[in-house]
Amino acid sequence: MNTLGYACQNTILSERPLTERIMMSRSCIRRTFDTKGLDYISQLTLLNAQDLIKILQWNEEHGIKFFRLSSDICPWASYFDMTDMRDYEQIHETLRRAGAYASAHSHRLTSHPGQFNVLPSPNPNVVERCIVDLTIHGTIFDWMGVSRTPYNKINIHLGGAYGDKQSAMERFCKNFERLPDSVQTRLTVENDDKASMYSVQDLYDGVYKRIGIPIVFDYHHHRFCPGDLSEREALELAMSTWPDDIVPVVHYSESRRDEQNNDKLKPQAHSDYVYDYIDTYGNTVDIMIEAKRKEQAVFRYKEIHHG
DNA sequence: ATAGGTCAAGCGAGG
DNA sequence: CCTCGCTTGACCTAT
Repeated sequence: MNTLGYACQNTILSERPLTERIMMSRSCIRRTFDTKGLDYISQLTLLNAQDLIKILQWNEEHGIKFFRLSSDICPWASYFDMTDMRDYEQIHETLRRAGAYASAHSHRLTSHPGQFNVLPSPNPNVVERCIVDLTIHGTIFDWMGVSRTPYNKINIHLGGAYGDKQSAMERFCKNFERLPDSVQTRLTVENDDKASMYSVQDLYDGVYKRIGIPIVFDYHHHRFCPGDLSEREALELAMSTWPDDIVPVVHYSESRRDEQNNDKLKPQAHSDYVYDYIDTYGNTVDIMIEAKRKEQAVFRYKEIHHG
């Protein structure tokens, strides 16, 4: 059986009453950041880091060993130096303990920085902010002491095509060289969910062949942007880009439109649960389930398919 | 405690 | 031009 994981948030723990709530994505809006300042961010970050350990413990108790970190552990981090937070020492130590717990119990931790990270952008400011944000992800993984390999991936989309994918991929590969080692060693790219964007084959030819970083295969996205490859071919081409000693990650989700039987919903929107059998064609992969009901979707999948 | 409006960032699709 | 959808909705104010 392939390992199943979920992303960022645990519905059971985050839907508890406020005082008992456990979540790692406490954030705030700009206005609050401006009025309450860095000390408030520091408090939120410490709570998020402490809750990360609780979530990992919960995962261990429930047989889940694959989890994606929220990118909101430290809100607004691109606007200051994380070491300037009042609770920095305690935050760093808490994250170190979270990473040690994950390592001790063989939990795989990954990340997926937001859609605003567009490394091939023609706008230098966008590229600058992207480098800053990715670096934060690399730094947090370093603090946690997890591997500088795609086992602990920092996964992104290219984010823009600008009507010329080839040029955009060249800029991506060029800007990749500007990333710190903490990011370069962990970075992966994912196929897109629009026909005009990047298929697995595009990423293989335009990114993997040039800079050698692995491709994360997303089953759902592939339906919208298959190129000339079947599902199996795309999966196996993506798998071939991973180092031999690291199990590749794939993403799996289903369409909310089908689940809710509502034509008004976009087909790309994610369902609450996933129902179909995930065919890996006999390959071993770690499967990140992207569904609104998070860990409950993992449990239900295992029930349906006797995983 | 909850309902409803609001909220940093990029991009492309659809209306 | 506007809204949605994406990586993970969560925050904030009024009631």
